[in-house]
Amino acid sequence: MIKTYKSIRGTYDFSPEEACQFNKIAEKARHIFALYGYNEIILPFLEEEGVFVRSVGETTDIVEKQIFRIAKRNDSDSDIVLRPEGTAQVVRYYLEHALYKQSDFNKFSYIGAMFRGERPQKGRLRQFHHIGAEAMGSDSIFLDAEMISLALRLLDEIGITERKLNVNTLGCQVDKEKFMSLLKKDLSARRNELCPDCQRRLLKNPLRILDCKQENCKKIAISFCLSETTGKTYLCDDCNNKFQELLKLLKSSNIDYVYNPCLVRGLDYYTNTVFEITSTALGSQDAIGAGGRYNNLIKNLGGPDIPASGFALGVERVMLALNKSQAQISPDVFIAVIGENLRDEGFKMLRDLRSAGVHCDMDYCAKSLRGQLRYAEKKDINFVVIVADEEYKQGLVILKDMKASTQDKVKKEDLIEVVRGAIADGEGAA
RNA sequence: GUAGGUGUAGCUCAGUCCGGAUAGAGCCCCUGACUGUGGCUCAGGGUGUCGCGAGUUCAAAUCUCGUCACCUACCCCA
Repeated sequence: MIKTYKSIRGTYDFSPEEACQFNKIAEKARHIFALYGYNEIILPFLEEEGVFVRSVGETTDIVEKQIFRIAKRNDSDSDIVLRPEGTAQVVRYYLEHALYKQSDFNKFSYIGAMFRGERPQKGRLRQFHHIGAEAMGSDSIFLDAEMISLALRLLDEIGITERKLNVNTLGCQVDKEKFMSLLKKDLSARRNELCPDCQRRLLKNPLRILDCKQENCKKIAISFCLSETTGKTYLCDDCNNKFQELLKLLKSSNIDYVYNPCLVRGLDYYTNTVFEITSTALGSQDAIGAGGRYNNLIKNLGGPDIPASGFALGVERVMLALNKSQAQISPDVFIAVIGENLRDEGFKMLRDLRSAGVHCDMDYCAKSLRGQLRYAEKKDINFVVIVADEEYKQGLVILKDMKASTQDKVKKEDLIEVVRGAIADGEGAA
């Protein structure tokens, strides 16, 4: 028995229709990125492990459990991994080429596959795609507002209207640490009321307690957040003022947002503004896009102290939320041939029509005329050129309009012009 | 890593509880009726490791155990 193969767990095959949808999303994203001044870069799938350990955070699951490592070719090789996310990699690129020396402000966008060894479920794959943007060199709230409005604009353009925007601020590094220690102190006292997962988080990553899904933990988290944020006990004046200004700016830009004091991000590098866009069309993996400010990341990866902000959309999640089946792309013209002896004439016509830019195809399976017409019908092809012996002797072919159920005899040499005219008429009518 | 659910034709599924002879349906696809014309109709067209492996039994898709895969949720995150 010969072994048969299946796709690797957590990978996904895009069908022609899905690939078409994917490409349309990418095309729209590129258009909007250009409009907003973000230049696309294409970076490798492979990256040195340290890039992510020192940015995303050693204790995050992404680094601790989900990294795909590539086998070393020899002992002197560094630890190579498949990239689990884009931001840290873009920063590596930015630093390696010392782009801050050429310009004090840089904007980049990227579209590409990311890899995480998670357990697959709805909206969660091991190989998936991010569409992202990063901007380095500004601490302005106008940049944060641009990031948020850019992410929303992309979703608008793609056609996702059912969505919710959550925003919050973690404060600068000092504030964030202060907040975490307050959180730790407060919740340690109520440790027994927390779920086992949260008891673990308390030691490892206390911020994550704030978005636990257990009802009881949620209540505790909310009451803590409200008391801390209303009292502003952790946020310094500068961070607080900036965040209030950002909210005002969002409001004046007519962006609907929900201020969610419990919103945190799982990656260590985030500071200050964080945001997340969710869709109810998904399952429990409902974030279709997220991002925020990462003012310490560039410094932590060995660069100068430069502030930055960014976000990413999950393409597969966006496609799930869109839930729109994409029509197949069908040719405009099909060439049906009666009898094998005219097949090479049909093939020549096919070539000439294609040279003239007409989207067309023919039968490769020696089907009967009936079979060929059935095929054209199934593929939703509007025009069929029938090459038949009797007419061909007189220098004619039959052009059949499948929608109108009419047909005319056309001179061979006029075929291209007539076909073009017919297609143009069809498009005009539609 | 944890929990629950599901694995039967290319697809969607019935049959499993309560074991019984060649394992079914719909969809899709192909052929023909129509020797040169699609859609409608009708008639044909299936060698399916019943996920895999053991066990129980005269007999297993059906019962037991193991195992693998997928789905959903936890977790994590886009």
